[in-house]
Amino acid sequence: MADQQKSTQKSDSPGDILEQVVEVVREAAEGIVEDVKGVAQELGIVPPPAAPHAAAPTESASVAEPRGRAADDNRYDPTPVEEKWAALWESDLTRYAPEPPSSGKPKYYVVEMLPYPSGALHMGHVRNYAIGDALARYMWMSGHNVLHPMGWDSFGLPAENAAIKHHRQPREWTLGNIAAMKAQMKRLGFSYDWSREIATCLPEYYRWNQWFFLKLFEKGLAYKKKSKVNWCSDCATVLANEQVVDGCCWRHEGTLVEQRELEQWSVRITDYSEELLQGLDNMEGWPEKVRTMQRNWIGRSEGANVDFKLDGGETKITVFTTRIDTIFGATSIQLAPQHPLVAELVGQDPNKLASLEQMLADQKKAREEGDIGSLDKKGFDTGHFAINPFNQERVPIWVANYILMDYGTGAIMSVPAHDERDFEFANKYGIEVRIVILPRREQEPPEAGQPEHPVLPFVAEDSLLINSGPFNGLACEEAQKKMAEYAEEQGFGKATITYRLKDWGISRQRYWGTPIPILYCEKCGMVPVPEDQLPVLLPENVEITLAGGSPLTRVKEFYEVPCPKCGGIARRESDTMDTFVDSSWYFYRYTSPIDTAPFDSDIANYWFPMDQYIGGVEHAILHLMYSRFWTKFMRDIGLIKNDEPAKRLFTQGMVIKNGAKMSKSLGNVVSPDDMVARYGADATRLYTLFAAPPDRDLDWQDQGVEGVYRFLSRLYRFITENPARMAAGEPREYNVAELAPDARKVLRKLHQTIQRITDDFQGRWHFNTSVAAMMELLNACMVRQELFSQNSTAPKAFRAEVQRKLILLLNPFAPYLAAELWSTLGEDTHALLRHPWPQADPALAKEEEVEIVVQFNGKVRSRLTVPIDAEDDTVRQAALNDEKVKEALLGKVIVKIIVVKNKLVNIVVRG
RNA sequence: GCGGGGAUGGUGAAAUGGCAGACACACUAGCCUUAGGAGCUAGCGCCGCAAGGCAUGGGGGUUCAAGUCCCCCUCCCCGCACCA
Repeated sequence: MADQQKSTQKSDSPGDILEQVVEVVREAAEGIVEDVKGVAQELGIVPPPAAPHAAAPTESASVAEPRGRAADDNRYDPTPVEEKWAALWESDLTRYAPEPPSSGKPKYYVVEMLPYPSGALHMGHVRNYAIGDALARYMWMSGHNVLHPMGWDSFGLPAENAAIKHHRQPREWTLGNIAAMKAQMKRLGFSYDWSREIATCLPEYYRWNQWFFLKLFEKGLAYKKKSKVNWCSDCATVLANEQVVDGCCWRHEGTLVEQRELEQWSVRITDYSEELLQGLDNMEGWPEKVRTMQRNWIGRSEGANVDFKLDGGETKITVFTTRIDTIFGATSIQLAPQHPLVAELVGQDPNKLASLEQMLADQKKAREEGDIGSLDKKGFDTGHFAINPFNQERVPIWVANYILMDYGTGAIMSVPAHDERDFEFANKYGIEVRIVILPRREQEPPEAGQPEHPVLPFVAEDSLLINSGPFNGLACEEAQKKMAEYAEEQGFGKATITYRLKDWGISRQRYWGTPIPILYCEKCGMVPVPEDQLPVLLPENVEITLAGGSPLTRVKEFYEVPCPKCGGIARRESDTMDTFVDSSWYFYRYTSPIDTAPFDSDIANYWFPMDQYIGGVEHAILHLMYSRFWTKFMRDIGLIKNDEPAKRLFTQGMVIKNGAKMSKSLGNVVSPDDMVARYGADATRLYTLFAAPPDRDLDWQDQGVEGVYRFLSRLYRFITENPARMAAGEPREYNVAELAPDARKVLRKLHQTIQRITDDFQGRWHFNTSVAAMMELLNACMVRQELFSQNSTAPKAFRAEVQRKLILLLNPFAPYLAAELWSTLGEDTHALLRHPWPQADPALAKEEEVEIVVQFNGKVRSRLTVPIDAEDDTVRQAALNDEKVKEALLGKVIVKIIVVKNKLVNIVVRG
């Protein structure tokens, strides 16, 4: 199945599909970037320079230069502060480690999809991790035992491209990139437990891919079969789909990519089709969109197989149909051009052979261009006939280009009266159209032989069968059941279910991947590598080239080895595994990266299923389907107990700029390093949360970062200029009733803010409004700055409480500034991570009075201020006594008055 | 064609059926400054001197009240697509 093949041939990973494409394009086009990066890495400059004043503007020319910090410049300079805390946290190795299950705290396992180590983080990563980090920190603060790990999806094509282009070993290139990106992540202050870090390209990880492969092989779930791959004759190798550009090889413009049949390893994911489909119904924590996409991808379709015998022979043609009830209207059989019977039926007829060739070429072209749906329907009559087993009628056998070999049986019965495509085809070639179902209300058959029907009942609701022999008068649904039963009784067919989902082709003819642990012995045939001989190490210092097939076949000491069974001559499987294998189970490994098993089952059972998985929607089908399959397989071999990997899935929107996804070619890339250098990690992260709700696309605006940076500066000033430090033993209690009205207002706003932010975390995750709420709170404090000054009459305990809680609210979003200000208040920053989340007190949050509007027929005419929760009658009277209202009432008749508590009065008037 | 998501000021966006535009950005004016690319103050949907009117892609409807609910339509983005 070519479409499936297309997809499964991808070498992409959940890390980032586009990134790899960008990498390919970038390298093909210039290679300059890599050169620079390479030089930088050779010089040992792994992390990007973090000095704010030295950062050179790149694409972001519209951003102001880093400003000089004159003596009177009281803006917050994040760099020294953030670097100070980053260094401190770096030395605190167990800072983000979870507690043992015996802590008794509810567990919370949150994972952001691991990146491909391309060399540098992009803003999409920053956004993804900012969301996950805010959530992890909130969960810590609300008393959970949090596991928050990170790793690297580090096998894959770009490393080989780098090897070819710059003569660097994939391993060295990859590990260098990991080091650089890890430094970026640390600079951004994400709360990862690095002691659990994994890199899929390391033997301690990929040996378990091999172990799983052996288990799959043992269970018959991994098998070898011929399947189609993209093949470039100039490169003499298989290409990934991303390497196919407009149907040609990306390195040989003008060389058409062929589809070649090769022996490929496949994984029987289809054994789980039904469970994968049905599981979706219960996954309420997953976006409906992702569930729908997976349902469509699995593509379950109920129908029946029916055998048509070749006229004058015993050969059978099995067709798949979902509408067996229309079989009396079948006026031809249509075969896919690739159908195995076609060669025999066509014989040596040169005209037919030519049509067939043309058809195959058209199909291939359309498929490559991705618009197979718009292909003109074409076909030819083979001159042979088949017998309809229901009525013994002879129907002609055609070959048609709209029949797909890889769906159903590659053969259909054509019912032009009740299928649009069949109708279009039949009309073009003058094939009979015979109506066999009619809506119940028009049981008047059209005149026999009538060539054209103005409106065909293609798929009619509530129809009955006609012209269908013994089945006449049955409703369609009933007929489908009865006719399938009849076919089964008579032995020429049966009800069946077809899935669009195909087995997962995992073979890659490439170097930088997990070697498949299989040997081919001259005597014993196919031999799995014994478990105790794992890992099959990927050889190093291999010359990478795309010419002449897999590089591994040229490494003698790898390729030619003795057979583990007989000691005779054997050669190794030279294919490596699809990188989607790596990412199908990595989140289990985080829970216990041990060296005696893929993971410790007891520990995995404590943490799984993941409470929250976060990543891009581009992985909705492949990665998320494969990892669901892997989970079910691991459950079936007794490794784990859960049926699904993640309770909740969140797919964040893309980061775009000027209406398009950031890309080098469009020149609209904003580098996280530049932003961190100019505004700090806190501001960069905060902006990704503030600019849009996390599920929507984020339109990057450089000036927007400036805005959140100003907020952080104001907050920094607010606290550092008048910190309300409580000395040890100083009472933290104060009497709310004695607060001045202004202080009372601040306290009210504080509790309203706590409520709003808590609601956002627990509900819809609109962190943009959480940040806005913090800004409002700070504004409310700053317009009453005298309350917080050194000679304020407000109780110090009150001031300290407001400042502390403001910082606690900030902590999930801007951890560096939170730590800095927390220490300014003399508090213990080590405890900040697990400091209890502030609780909103509804009584303190409640307003004392509200402004309500008075409407006339829904139009605002006046406003009045009344005590909160005032009785409707009181409010009605107050409204009617209002001068403006009295004036507006002149000459009008009141029809009725609606009072909405604490909101409005609507006076319905006439005249 | 099918499925999903969108459309609100100059911009990003707020809004349990109840004052549309919170919070920011940009802009304008002023203050402070040797300076301003810092900070502070004020203004800022559109029309209008004002009173007021008009405004949430377009058109209908329900309702005392609609960005929000219902029906029809347009456009944009993302999946899937000759699936029998």
